[in-house]
Amino acid sequence: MPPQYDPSEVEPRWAAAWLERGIFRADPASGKEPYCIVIPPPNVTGRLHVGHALGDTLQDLLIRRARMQGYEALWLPGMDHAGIATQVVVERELRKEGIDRLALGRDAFVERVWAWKESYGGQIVEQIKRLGCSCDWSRERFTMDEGLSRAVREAFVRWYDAGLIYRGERLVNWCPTDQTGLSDSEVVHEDVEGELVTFRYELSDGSGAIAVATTRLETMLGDTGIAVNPDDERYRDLVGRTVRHPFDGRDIPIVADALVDRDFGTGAVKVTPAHDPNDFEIAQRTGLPLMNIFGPDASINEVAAEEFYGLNRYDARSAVREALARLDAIVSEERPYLHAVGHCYRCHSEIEPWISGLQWFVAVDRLKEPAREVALDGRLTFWPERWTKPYVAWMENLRDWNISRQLWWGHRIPAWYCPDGHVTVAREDPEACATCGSAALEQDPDVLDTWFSSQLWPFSTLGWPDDTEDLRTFYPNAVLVTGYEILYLWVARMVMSGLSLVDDVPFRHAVIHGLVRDAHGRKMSKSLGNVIDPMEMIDRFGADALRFSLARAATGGQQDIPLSVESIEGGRNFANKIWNAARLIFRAYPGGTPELPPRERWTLVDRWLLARHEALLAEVDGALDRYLFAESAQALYRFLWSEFCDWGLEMQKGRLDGSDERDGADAAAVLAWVFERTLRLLHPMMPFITEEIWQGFAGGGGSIALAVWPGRSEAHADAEAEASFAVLQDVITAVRQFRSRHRLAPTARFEAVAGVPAAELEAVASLAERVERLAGVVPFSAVDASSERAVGWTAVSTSTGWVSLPPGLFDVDEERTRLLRERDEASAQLERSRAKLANEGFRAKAAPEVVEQERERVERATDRLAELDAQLAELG
RNA sequence: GGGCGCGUAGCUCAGCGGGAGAGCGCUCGCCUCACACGCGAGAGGUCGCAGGUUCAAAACCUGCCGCGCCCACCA
Repeated sequence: MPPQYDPSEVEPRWAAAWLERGIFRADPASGKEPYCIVIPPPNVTGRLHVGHALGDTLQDLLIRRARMQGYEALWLPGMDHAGIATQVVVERELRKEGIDRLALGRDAFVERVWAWKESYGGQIVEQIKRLGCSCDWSRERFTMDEGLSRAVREAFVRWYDAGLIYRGERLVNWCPTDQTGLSDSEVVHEDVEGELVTFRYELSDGSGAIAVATTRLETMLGDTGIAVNPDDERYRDLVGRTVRHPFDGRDIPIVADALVDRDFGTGAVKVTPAHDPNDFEIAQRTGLPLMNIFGPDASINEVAAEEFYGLNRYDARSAVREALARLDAIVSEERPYLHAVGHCYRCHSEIEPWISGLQWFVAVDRLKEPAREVALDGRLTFWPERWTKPYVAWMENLRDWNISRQLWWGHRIPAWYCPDGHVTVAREDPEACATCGSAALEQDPDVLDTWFSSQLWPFSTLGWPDDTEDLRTFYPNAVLVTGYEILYLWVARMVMSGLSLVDDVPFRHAVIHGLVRDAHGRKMSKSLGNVIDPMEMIDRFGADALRFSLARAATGGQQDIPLSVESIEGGRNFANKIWNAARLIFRAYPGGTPELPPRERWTLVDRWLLARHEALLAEVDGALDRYLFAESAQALYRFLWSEFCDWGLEMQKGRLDGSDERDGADAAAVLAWVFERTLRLLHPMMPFITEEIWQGFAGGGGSIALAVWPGRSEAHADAEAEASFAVLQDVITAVRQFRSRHRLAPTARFEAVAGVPAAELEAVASLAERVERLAGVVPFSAVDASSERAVGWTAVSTSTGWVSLPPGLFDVDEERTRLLRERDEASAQLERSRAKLANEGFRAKAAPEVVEQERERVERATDRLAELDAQLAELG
């Protein structure tokens, strides 16, 4: 074993070996309790970014642990066809070849997308493997594959038959750049600096005017009404009359509607039913006509007044303002006026509320209530719990969901139309119209929103709608791990569809993690230059290092997760530390499955190691059961580095090198036993290095991935050993501090006598050789702390006694100054504790053990004060 | 307009009723026979501010101040 761990040699080897051996293949017939996670399918166009790396690390951690715990663990991988994203990528490719999508035609285009998918798509799969993820690749799925396409049709038809899917001409969120409708969740609202313009409409009969305010002046070209609040006295007389449109001379009516806020602006609002959701509603109630003045690219069409034809929305806005100014119709302009504007989640264009012909919708009324309930009655729980509330609130306010997209890449809507306008919705492509039998059918040109197929993911991947063994075994999934950014887009919809179509929650626990940000909490972006590429990090530091640093950063408390190259470097250092601990152990340990020596041969160090390891087990399990990844990482790090290596290995070394062969073998066996079990605990987080080292403990092959998760053993808890060990640590640390304080060379050797509690004398004496070595004191001896100290020597305190050192080693004045400072601290402590005990309320109301603790403090502080006085006297 | 989260060491964060912790950074000393990707020792914090509850508050309550995020049809 070389002194430096080389992940680039180890990791690819194991990644390949695991797959070759097929050890992550799940067997629904095993009879074991199932534990299933389906991966949030990355886009087929995607490459692994740190967000994936985080989510995949956490999932792998859970699935590997479950597998070791004896569950039939299935981590089902796959990819999403990602409608718009993929279509855009392929369109760009075509454009490079000078080919236009429309000229190519639909079928040829879709073929090209498939071809692209086969050759370039799915790079991310290889990257996920490189991360060490223990997915069952034999079950890999794609949202557009045959089975999932069948699931999509089944879901569509069932919901259609149940009246949960309908077609209607509604206002949709239209992206003029991507030229498709979007669901509400795909619209990102952002505050934009606009202006609020108030202008006048003249009454048709010339008897006056009414003023209205708007941030979207150009839409006045499509105004078909003015609305006022029915209770607004100011305008009561105007309701029913008309105003004249200044540009095309139309007369448009003034109507009353309760939606209008009397206190906003002038209390009168222009109504553009075809381009504003509120106005659309008002028009529905009051019978105002729709007037669509935009084309699909949001430029003014010929429906509007002639002088504005062809202008884009923004130019039209200025043009209308100028035209109104010329008519002297502008009352006021307020700017900048901050207001929220919807943007496309993909291309960031401003969304246009637009009537784009007939669109398909999911009626959510009957879906959302069950989905809300399961979060309240505990059938579905969120981790951390605080996500429950936003989820429930979102469900309550959910509105019908537009599922048709005007794209070519995706699941085509399974609806066909005959020349008479009958609609046939079917699982299989129909030969004839279901209503009139006409064979002249045309399929709806639109495709489904990709979230429509991904909402089925937790069960469609398991074989639904067939009643497969996988589905029966692995549904509901145990847990879903994903980022909060798709809580509504994806998580909420899976719950609705799972409950509706499979009659159960899709997963029992939803673990919601934050966004990975840079070291200072800023979003990673190309323009900031702070993007961390996980593949580069794997190349430089290893996948284990990346995984560990991600897990350690994934705290439950804060919303987002800061990541720095330095922290990944820290993960690498940790791996190296573990590697070297293994090197040391295997110098003394012959290999094979470790077995503890009989209890009567356990030394103090053995007992301490076993007790500390026992505590670690409880910590790791306690943390992981609550999805506190950072806490478990921290516990493992602290144990391995600060306890096992710093003290366990150092204290055990004497026995390993000692003359007693059997004792040496015992020491090695205990180290090996504890280390091997710790490797198992660490394996889900750092699979590669633990596997590589663990081979030394495996009697002939096998994989740590299939080893048993360590169980608790109360027999190893040992408070007595921990107390004795603490005395030793204190003695050694006291001498080290003394040495450092007085700048004594690390190589300088001097005598030392430790005063320890009588009960610990034997324990300390048994490890005198180690104290000599670790503290650099020769010879070292221990006496009862109440013993007289050698005249002329001086002492330093430990928490349970003292260490006495020969004269002439150090600067007396400096030591005195230090002692005086410590004396001040001790007496202040004594004062505080005494005051507390003097407080009647404290003695009466505080818990008895707390009072007792305070009494002990007084005792200790008193002793310490006496000890310090003695030491000061010794100094002279 | 509603909601959520966060202000603790120089930085990033744990702690969430009984005497403040970690990693990184910093200082000092060490190539000590597993590891310099390391070892040993340190410095550094009126726990955002103000009230309140309590014998006891970094933690619980209220109000401010400051940051971040989500939701929302005031044109």
